[in-house]
Amino acid sequence: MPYTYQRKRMPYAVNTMPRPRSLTQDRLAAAALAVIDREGLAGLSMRAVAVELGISTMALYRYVQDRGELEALVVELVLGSVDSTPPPAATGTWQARITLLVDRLRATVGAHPDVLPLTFTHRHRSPSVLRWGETVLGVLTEAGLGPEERIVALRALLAYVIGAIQQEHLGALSGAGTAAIARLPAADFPHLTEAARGAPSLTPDREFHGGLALLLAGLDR
Amino acid sequence: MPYTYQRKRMPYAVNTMPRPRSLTQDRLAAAALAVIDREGLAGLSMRAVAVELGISTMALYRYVQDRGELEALVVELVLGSVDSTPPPAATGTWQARITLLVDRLRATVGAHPDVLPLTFTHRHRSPSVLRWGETVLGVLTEAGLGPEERIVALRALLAYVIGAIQQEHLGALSGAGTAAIARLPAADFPHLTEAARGAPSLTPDREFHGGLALLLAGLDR
DNA sequence: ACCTGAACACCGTTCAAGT
DNA sequence: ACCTGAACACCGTTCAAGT
Repeated sequence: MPYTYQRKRMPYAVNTMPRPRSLTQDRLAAAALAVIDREGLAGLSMRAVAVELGISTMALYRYVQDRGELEALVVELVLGSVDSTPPPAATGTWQARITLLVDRLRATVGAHPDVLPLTFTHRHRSPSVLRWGETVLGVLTEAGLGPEERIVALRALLAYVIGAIQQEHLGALSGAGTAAIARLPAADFPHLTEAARGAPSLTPDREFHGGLALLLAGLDR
Repeated sequence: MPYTYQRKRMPYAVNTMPRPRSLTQDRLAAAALAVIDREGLAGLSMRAVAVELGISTMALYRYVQDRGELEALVVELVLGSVDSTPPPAATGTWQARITLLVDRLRATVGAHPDVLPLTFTHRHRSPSVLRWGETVLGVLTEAGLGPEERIVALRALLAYVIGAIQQEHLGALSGAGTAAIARLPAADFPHLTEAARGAPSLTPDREFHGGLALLLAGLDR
């Protein structure tokens, strides 16, 4: 049954008629993202977003059912900017086109790394990611992959991108973790210590594209 | 300067001498894991762990600096059971040996899927994962990969495993997300809807190994 | 030294009231 | 209809006190 507006008798002044909503879900999401970008994910709270908007905390619940829905809005605000238009054929091989699409997703998430943990839980409902997946599947189909092969490839690409972005922002190869590994006892960890000493020269970009190239090479045989 | 035990004058009965610690970090971790397994990650709190152990909340801070350290202990308790012994040569090709190692890691995490979000932040300090990485690097070296190639391969394998495990437990192909995708307008999402209809027949195991095989095939050329 | 309980500064959310 | 403020049931953690 559709919602019907129920006009009630007003016991108070006429100029206090039902006010129009003063906000939108978009403005909530933008305010929440501003809080996250400024104070980190730990700084996100209903109260902080309310202050950011200059309204009471409880007013947020007019626009959103609970904190989870607000988080989903933030995720969609961030992921929504991903460009899903199919790369032109002039881009080169289908591998080059997939790489371009993957790079766009990586750049989109990389623009707001603090939001990353929220995307784990809310990614699946994002229309933008669905559109992105549709475009990727299109390229894979053109490339001649079979129906099941395509699904495996899309899921593998997503798994790799998710994991790689996470490693990049939570445990970069050039970060403190690698330095700690280099200081491990070489007798117990001969390969790891040797690898850690060479790792800092490997840029995040080359690391990311190196792994992606492996996946694409595997698809090509 | 090393800590020195400072004996103080006791204004009270003699039998109330400094008590030995009644717990260990291991028991804290086990209690926290029990809470998580029973009530989910959201049920984890310092108070809940204290109740589990039958002590006061603040007693936990004798064993752990803060909640973050407790979380790290849980992660290590879970990841610590991963088997890092090098697979025997009889296992077959080096790809088969890597697959076995990756499967062990997947099984270890899969035994306590609710802990997954904690591993994102605390994985890097885990000695068990370091040992696992050392073994993987050993196999890759035997396989004839060059120094930089090995690092890229290890990081790509980790990225894939992290992302795939996450997809498996937070958005399985057979789950509600896929059903929702199947109901999208076919005109806008022709490839995705067609893929979603075929997806449920793809088991998590075949999906996981299919993607892994792509990565390993890419390494073999 | 080890453990406890009260208290503080936070949360998300319910509820009744204000216009 | 839209918004507010008090209140409730939680958090993690500090602190002073108890044995």
